Amino acid sequence: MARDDRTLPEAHVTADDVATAAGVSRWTVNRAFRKDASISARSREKVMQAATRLGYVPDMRAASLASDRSNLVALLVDDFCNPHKLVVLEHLTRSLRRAGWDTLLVNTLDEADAGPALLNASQRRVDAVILIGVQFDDEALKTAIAARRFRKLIVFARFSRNPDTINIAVDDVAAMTELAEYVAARGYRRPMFLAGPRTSSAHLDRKETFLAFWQARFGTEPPCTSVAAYSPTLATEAVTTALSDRPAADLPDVIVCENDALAIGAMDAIRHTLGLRVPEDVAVTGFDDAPQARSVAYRITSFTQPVAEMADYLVEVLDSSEDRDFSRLFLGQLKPRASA
Amino acid sequence: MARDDRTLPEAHVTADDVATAAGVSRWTVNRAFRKDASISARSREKVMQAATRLGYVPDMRAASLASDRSNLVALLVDDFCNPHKLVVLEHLTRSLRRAGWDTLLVNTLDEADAGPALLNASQRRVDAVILIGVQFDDEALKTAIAARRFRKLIVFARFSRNPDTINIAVDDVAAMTELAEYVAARGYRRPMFLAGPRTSSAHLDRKETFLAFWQARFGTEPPCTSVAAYSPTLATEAVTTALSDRPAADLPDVIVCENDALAIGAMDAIRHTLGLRVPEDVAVTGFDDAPQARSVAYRITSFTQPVAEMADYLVEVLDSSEDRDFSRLFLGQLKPRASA
DNA sequence: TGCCGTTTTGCACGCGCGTGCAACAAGTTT
DNA sequence: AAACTTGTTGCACGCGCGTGCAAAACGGCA
Repeated sequence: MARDDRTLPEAHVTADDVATAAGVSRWTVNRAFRKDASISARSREKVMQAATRLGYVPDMRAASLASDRSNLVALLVDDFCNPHKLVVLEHLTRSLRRAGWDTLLVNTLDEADAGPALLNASQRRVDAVILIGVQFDDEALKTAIAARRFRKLIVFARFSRNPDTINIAVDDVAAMTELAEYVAARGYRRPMFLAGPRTSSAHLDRKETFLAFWQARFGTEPPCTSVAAYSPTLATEAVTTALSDRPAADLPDVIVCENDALAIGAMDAIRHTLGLRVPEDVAVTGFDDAPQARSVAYRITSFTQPVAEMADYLVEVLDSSEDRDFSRLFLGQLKPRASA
Repeated sequence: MARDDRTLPEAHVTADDVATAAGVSRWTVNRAFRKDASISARSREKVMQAATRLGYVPDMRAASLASDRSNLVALLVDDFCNPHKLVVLEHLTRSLRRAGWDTLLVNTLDEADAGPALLNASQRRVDAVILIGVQFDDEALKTAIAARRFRKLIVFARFSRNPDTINIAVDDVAAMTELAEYVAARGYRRPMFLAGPRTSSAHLDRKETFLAFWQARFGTEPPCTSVAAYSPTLATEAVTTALSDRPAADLPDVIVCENDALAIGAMDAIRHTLGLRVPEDVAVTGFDDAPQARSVAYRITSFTQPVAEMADYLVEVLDSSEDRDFSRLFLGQLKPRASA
């Protein structure tokens, strides 16, 4: 690391140093760094000059300690297989940062780690926790909520029935109904549903909606397969296992997948391990409109989530000091493509 | 949010509360929460019981403020297109969290944002900054280093010639030489190189190495194309543009890509927009051994980076208090697959 | 029991900033 | 020009914990 000890910035420049340099009091210095402070343009200018000259930036730890607002949110993630997660991360961190929020990325290491991860976040006194994942068991959430450990607990892009939680997600029922209508309208009659892990707290209603729709429309219950994670690889294995050695007449004519991660894996299985064609032999639908789903290699019929809009709304929720239920469902858009 | 005001945990349980509840002093309480503290098993037990009963966890802000160690690192990321980044994020956050480090995920919004992002991190008084991306211009780094704003500045999975920076990466020269040897040994003679964005600070030596190798071996300079980001979509477009309308004899026989993100896009272009076969018409190689590259749909000849190992080493570096150059190059492994 | 060496515990002080209010300066009205 | 309003600045105190040291408790041995 830098070793020339003659340089000026003595690592820890405090507001006091800037104050004496600018000929004002320490409080004026800190005021200069807050946008809503009552300070004259002239002294702010003086302060800012001295600050940049000395290389001073206010210490958020101390600010947070004194004000009891950390401007920090924790993002708990447990699912790094799903490529769509990268899109979500990008949008969230972008919107948050633009609005002045910092993001703590917490990897929920395994199922037993949800509680410790939550505790970890609370040690940093984050202003809110955002859950983006599947394996948050209700117990851990309940204790966290009961202990009033977080001001806001947000479940993003999934749905939680927990009343103490703020849900920001796409309306799965509306979305999946539209998608099911599409599948039916295209003449598919032997669907198979490919689902991800089943969880209690952070849920998706896609499977239930599709099955209910099909039951109501055609009076039959489509077969389902599920995998332990939203991983294309696992999906490939699952579909291969489920469909190999079946006579063509016995194959589903469409695989409806809970999201694109699974749809990608399913298509890989159909095309590369089963040697069939999409959509001629078996069609596929997904959800999320992930970048890969849009690529020329897949062209998956999918459903967009307005992630950018959802992320902006999340920031609104964070900035608001009202005490009401901020939960909100968004509407996505069906994206018909070549896969179905 | 929870509204039943009769519950006990009054949001802010402090060590003093626990102290009176446990019948010890506040200092004993805080000692109980540090693993290397001198405290009797009995009083730690007492403290811990009282703490869990009251729902107390130490406040890291205050701890950090007093001790001048935040146990926080900032992860600056500017490239969310490359699916491999998710793998890197998973390994880093996992290793860091296991070792007790928290991670600040900072989205470097655009090229001009590198400086502000660095400042942002320094306001949180992070113990180290980890750079995972491309567009960190040298100026921003230089000022940050000059201001001694960070104890450690780590460039992960890329190489920086800046002497004040700790580089943890794969030995690109060794790796690309091995890959080039492989390509040559397989009989390819008309390679094209597909590169990502060129940057000054956080660099990759893959292109230079490949070109130098080919020059030395065959005396010719292979053509190059480059794209503005490690995005499969951009790679597809670039390859399509570069190769369409070419007679078959004029096509490259292999496209050597700087990483798998580009290789995936290249394969998509070859197969789906140019209507050719991989590897029969044009072969492809990648780098990173991303999950998709391993999938049955691609089977890309690639090169692993020992990301888990690199992440663990990173933690070692963070934990060390020595003051030396921790830079280290790792060796990866060639993964020959069907694409070349 | 009494003495000594070894844990274990308690404490004053400071980390850097925000809060709320009081003091002050500048600008406005009659 | 005096009284007032508005805008600006200074300050005591506290946020919750770590540091280093001094006081107290403990355990073993004679």
